[in-house]
Amino acid sequence: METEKEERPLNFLEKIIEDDLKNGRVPNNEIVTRFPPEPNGYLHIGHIKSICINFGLAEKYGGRCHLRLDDTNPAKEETEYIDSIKEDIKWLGFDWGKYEYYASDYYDKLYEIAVRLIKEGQAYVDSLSAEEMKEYRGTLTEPGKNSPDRDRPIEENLRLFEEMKEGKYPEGSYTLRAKIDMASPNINLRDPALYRIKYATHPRTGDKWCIYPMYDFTHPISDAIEGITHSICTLEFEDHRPAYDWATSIDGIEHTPHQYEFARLNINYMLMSKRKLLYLVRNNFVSGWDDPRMPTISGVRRRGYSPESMKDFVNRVGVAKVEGVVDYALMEFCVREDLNKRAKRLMAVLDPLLVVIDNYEDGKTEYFDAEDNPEDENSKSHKVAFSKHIYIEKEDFMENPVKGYHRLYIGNEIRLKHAYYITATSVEKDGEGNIICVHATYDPESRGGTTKDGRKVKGTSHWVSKDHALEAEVRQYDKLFKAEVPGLSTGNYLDDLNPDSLVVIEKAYIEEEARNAKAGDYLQFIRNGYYCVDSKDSRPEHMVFNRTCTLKDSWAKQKAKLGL
RNA sequence: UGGGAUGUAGUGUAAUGGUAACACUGCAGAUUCUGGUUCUGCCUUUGGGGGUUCGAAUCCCUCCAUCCCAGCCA
Repeated sequence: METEKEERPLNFLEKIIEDDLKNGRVPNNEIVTRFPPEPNGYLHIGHIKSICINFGLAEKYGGRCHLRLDDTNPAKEETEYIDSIKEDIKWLGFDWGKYEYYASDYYDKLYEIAVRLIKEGQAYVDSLSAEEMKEYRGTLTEPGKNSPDRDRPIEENLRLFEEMKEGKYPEGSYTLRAKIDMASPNINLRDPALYRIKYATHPRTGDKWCIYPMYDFTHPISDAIEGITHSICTLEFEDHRPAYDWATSIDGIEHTPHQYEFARLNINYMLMSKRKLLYLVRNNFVSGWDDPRMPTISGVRRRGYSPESMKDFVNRVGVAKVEGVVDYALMEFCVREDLNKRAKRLMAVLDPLLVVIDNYEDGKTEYFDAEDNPEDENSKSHKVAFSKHIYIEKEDFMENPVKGYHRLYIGNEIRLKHAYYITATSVEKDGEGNIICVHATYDPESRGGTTKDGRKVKGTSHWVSKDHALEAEVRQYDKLFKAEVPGLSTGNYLDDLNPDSLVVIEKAYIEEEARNAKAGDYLQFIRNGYYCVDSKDSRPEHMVFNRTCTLKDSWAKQKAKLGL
């Protein structure tokens, strides 16, 4: 099979890179990018975009992409997050190989550079409190003013900084600041803090340090040390680019990387803020970072989304500088498109209605061949048991059929998928008028789902044999939020949580073949949706299936139009 | 109201001075042993105003709208 090279116009980053390559601006012609998450939470779909951009660019231009954990704030960072980040990137199918770095790897080097800056009179130790520093910084429209400590003698700065490092001072007492310009219209240049004192145990360096370098100082220098050529980040860092350029032009820093910004990914009905996601986890609105409703990579993985569909999705979204909101529908389209090709078809009845086939021999069992996937010509088939008592979905029978309904009703003939044609003859009701079961007759000539006379039936229902079915738990997941922009109307995103985001069906009936399904398998319950085995809670004796997403349902739309 | 960015169908993304397009959504129909899939068709677009030009989404001016920045977070 030929791998078709998708003809896609270049995005702005690719144009920049090709231009740089063409004009000899790339050392050794090797593009070096990096994906630099802070290990303070789980990666989410927004990160997939960044991962695909950075790893994708390196792949496309024959360069390399580093994984760098930006661990400069030990107060927020944890080893659990580092592990999950690595797992999630691997799941997507990207490999950073030996290029695994940590900002904390550079603490010594960074300290050295800071000392050099002090010696050159480009940095000073400031004793302003956080509040004072804020006052001195000025506002968006007014310039700031110099700290009284700005002209502290170099020797004193050197001594103080050393003592900060030695742990002689409490948190908040001193900072090291760059001497840039307190009157700059860009607030990031108003003598940004380079180091702060923090007594926190770092996941990697433990208690070795009590001063930690800030992002604006660490990131550009880390990029320079690693030989990054194109440092790609999101739009909110545009204002930091001058700070980035300031840092990479410090004397002694040889390599000069450049920063480029793209618009982060937003999807309606979803939240992509680590802070808010953390809140949902900590306050048990979801079962954890990997709750199948979470937009985290571990969440969508457990939900049953495939890495291929996620990559396809961010690819289709594209890369630009316009901040927009992508339709949830596009993501679901990508998921369905991929799953349609690969999901094994099974029959599962989620809301059972008993059908008794009166003219079928009592106690008899027949096995039919069921194709695993009609979209895949190489797909195999499996056996499905049929008997006199079967379940179909309640939805697939109507006592008084509405216009356009072509499923089972008294006198109507439908096909049982893979099996026989049946015609409903009567219903049995309990004392309250609820239908207990439907009686039907089958046509023995229709075995396998077709007849010699070639007559057409409009409806085909899935079904399971009552006595052969596997009983399992099915978790019907839906969007976590019911509003396009959670929190827009009330100001509180919690108000827009979808109360029906998880509906648990304690006892669903699934054809026996489902017993062989494992976590990671992609399944389709015919006419119900795409499903997977829950990777955490499913047990052989009590299987749990997650709904990945529904199938498109044009009948539901039609019903809605009819006001049903 | 300082600075930085961004405005192209409902949504996202192309077209860089030469016929405004692709995908998703929506709608209509055909096909179908999944009311799925597949196929066909339709709908709708350059924020406003001015200018340059034979010709402007593209260049210039101006207005408007939206987003980001005042952490010792990243």
